[in-house]
Amino acid sequence: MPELPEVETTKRAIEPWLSNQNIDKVHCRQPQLRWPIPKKILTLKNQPILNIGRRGKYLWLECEPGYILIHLGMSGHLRIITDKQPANKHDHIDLCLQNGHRLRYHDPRRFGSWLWAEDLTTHPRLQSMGPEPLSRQFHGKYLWQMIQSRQTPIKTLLMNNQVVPGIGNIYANETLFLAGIMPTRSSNLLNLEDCQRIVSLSKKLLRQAIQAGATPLKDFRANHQPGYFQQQLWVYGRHDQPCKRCKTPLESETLGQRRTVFCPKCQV
DNA sequence: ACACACTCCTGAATGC
DNA sequence: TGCATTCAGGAGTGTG
Repeated sequence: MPELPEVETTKRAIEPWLSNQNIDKVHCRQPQLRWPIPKKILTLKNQPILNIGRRGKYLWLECEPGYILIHLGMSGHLRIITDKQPANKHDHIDLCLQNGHRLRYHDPRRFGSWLWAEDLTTHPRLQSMGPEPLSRQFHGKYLWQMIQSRQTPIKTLLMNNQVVPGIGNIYANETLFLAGIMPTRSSNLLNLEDCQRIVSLSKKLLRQAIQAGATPLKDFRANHQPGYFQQQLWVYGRHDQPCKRCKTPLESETLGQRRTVFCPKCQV
């Protein structure tokens, strides 16, 4: 599933192809993604794309009347193609440009979404989001203040978009392993120093993944992705295998409906 | 306000 | 070999 680094990588890859180009039309083969695609998007015509950005795991394309918000869900991805390339199964949307290129959205599981926002700051999906994980606003003291009065497991709060958006299951597991903190630990039992460690490690992991051109992904491996990042994973997807630090078999349990993997010895 | 279960969907993995 | 079942997972929604 695309996590923040994949979304950022996608953004950087498509940006030069889209920016200042005109949308000719939007061609939709499957309007039912997570939510129906807004009519406003389907009827866009002769609109220049003014800007492209990312907030959490949402990508946005700025047009004059508003913004297209794209979330890749679990299995979505975007690529630039030419007019001639025939659509395959699960190629749900083409954003057709006047220069003959298209932004094609492919999403087998249809957990993704295309939304319309007149204003980014007040859009309900974005306005309650916490600070960007790679920004200065996400710091140890902030995290500590956000979680100190809560009894939810720390991993659940790390994955809560209102605390910080963009840290998904992979990075939550990996960060907490490196921080030596049990994912199940009640958030109010963390001190400031724990929070500082978590913040700095999560930033480091996200930056590394962006640098590497983003992650692994079961769903993408079929797509000839080498899965190079997978070899660097400490715990995610490795339950019952030996911890890379102490050789103790990694354990797993479900936390907030998510697979959670940890080392019972290295994490406390 | 918080905590947590439920929901959408399909491909891959597993079981028989 | 093939069919059926299970699982994974982001994040919005609903319930207590």
